[in-house]
Amino acid sequence: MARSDAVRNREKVRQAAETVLSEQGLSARMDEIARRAGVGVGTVYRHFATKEALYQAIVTARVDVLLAEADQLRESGDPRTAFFTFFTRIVADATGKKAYTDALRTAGIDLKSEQAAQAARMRQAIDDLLRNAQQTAAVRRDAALPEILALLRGATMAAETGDYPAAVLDRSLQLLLDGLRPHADI
Amino acid sequence: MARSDAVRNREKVRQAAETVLSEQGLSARMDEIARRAGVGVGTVYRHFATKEALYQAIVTARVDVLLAEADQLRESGDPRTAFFTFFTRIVADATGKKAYTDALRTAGIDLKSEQAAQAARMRQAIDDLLRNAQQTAAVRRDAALPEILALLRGATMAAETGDYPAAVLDRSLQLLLDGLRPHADI
Amino acid sequence: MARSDAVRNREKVRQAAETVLSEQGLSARMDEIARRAGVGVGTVYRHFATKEALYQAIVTARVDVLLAEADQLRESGDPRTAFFTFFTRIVADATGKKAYTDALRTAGIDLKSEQAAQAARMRQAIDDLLRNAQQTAAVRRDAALPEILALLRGATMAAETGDYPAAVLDRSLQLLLDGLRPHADI
Amino acid sequence: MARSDAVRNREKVRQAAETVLSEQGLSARMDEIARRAGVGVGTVYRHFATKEALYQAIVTARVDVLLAEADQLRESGDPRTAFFTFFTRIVADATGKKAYTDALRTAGIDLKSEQAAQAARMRQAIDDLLRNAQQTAAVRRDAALPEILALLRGATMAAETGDYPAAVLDRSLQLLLDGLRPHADI
DNA sequence: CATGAATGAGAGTTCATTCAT
DNA sequence: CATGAATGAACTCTCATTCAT
Repeated sequence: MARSDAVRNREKVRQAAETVLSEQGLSARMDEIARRAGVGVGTVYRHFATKEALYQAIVTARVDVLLAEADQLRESGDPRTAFFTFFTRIVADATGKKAYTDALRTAGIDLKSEQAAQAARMRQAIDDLLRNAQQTAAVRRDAALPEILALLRGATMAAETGDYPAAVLDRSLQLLLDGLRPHADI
Repeated sequence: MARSDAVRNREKVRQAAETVLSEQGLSARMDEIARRAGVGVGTVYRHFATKEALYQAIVTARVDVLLAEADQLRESGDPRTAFFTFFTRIVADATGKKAYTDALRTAGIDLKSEQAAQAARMRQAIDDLLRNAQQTAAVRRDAALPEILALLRGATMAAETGDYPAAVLDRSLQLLLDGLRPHADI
Repeated sequence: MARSDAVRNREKVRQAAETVLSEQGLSARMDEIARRAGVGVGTVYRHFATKEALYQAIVTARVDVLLAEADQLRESGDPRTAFFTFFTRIVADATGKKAYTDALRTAGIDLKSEQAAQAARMRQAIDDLLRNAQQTAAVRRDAALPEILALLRGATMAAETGDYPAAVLDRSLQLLLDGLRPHADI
Repeated sequence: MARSDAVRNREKVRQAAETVLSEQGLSARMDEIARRAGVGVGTVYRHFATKEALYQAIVTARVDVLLAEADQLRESGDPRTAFFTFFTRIVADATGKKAYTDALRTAGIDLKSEQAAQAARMRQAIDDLLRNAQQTAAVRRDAALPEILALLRGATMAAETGDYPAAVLDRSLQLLLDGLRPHADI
């Protein structure tokens, strides 16, 4: 079988895994992923050594997309919009998708070494957007990266649960982001 | 009658389960819980019919403690302090404890019917504290209960991960709560 | 506690066990038997060393009753009535009672040595009734004890299943017994 | 594709299960069945979803064989031989095989719905043979299907016990069947 | 390189039996 | 002697991973 077939299979598996993990979380079975990809389990294992590796691959792919978006936003001009949009974008991306949180953990700690670089880039991207936003007074200057990451993680995890209607999630995120803007108490 | 022994063992099991679940989350094995409690698995099952029941018992006990604290806080006079302290208290209680989030879910949805009453009480307690705080202008009047619960859930989940140093969690919570206060943009 | 209490307890346990085993068969739990007897499991074990022993005690008691009936029937005069009534009596006694079959096995093989004597008496009782019935030409002379016991066992087991309405069991037993009478083909 | 292997293994499992269930009855352990088949437990479960399903598969297969024999016998000409041979055949098939009775229960009650059709066919087969035999005066006309089934069940259960030598079983069955023939009392 | 059957180490749960109270 | 809590081996079933075809 030609090389291109293998590449195609890898992609089929990745997509199936993304769907299944989104729906069922980490407890999804490998058989189910294979079934949805239309291949045998063996093929899944050919492309991804373990369930963990498959999962990491998905997260990596997702973070790559997010990183690209961060780049675009950073270059789009308005630092305020860039920061808030990215924050919102990440949360929206996770909404209702189980087992996706780790995309953010990736930006934090506990990652496999191969992904250290990507994690650093994510941290850097958020840091850049944050600093730009702070320099234009769009975000409180006393908010440092670590706490912003923690808030982002929490927002993402709440969104993942699937327990909250979109409107509620929106309002809660609005409150959160609004609170990050510089303000004077009334 | 070995009643006192039984009570003691039940408590040993409960504590062991609390510890183990805190450390390992819901995937913790019943054998491990029994081992830590210094009893046989059968004893664990004598006191708690299923793994789920054991878990629910722990969550229920914890939420009861929190509810008592909510009562005290509400009667302690200052609505501002009461609200922010309770929010902080819940998050602090969850910090580093895996599988604890569901205490909050309890206040949301998806609970077993026996715990419906407790869940309702939790919602009510938070609602009371929120309304009081809003009436004294300690919290934005446009923040409704559902979004507050979502924010609380997120903060709790982030705390549970164990991925963030206490200082970072503190600062992130500070930012979040500060943002809930009424304010004018600068 | 006085001796009489112990005796009373033993009897309570025996009766509870008889009921429970009749209803649920050998898979009945010891806890359930104790509960129905109104005692603790420990008490059940004080009187009967194992579940098997308890079961054997019940069977033994039942067979004793049946043996007494066999005596009465043998002395009641009519050999024909005696044989058919006893056969019917045994089957009726087992109807719908799970795990009772072994009363008959007792008359066959595989019994614990303590019950060998009782088993022998049962065989003897049936043999006596059979011979008497054969001597008065109430039963075919070519039917020997072993095959009669096998037929009795089968009839009893079918009755125990609880799968057949009383009327059906009656008719089947009627056919069986009728077939045991001396007859000429038509 | 290891299809042929799978088929072979399924058959190995089925045979091992048949053997083990014959020897030990329904209480046989799945581990033991796997061991005898020379496969892992997982393989047993791959082919048969539950212990119950495995058991049902065996019974179903056996009843299918019996049904085929019933067909042959019905078409073989002599109604008398057909009926008595089939009755004998069923009992012989069960002799010494624990947990086989349910093949007959299948013809009665309490069956899983998927086997309703097979059960009905078994009833029908026996009914056909019975009616044919009755029309040629080989069997008493007052013996209806339900009681015949009850007698068959009892004979089968007695045979299953393994408590009776073949000669005894033979004679008991001879007595039973002989009694089913039309006759005049002497 | 793909397949999916096979593996087997657990995981939760049950229950006859023991023994501290 | 009675109690019932404790025990832990057994049992069924699951699923990530391996490997023969």
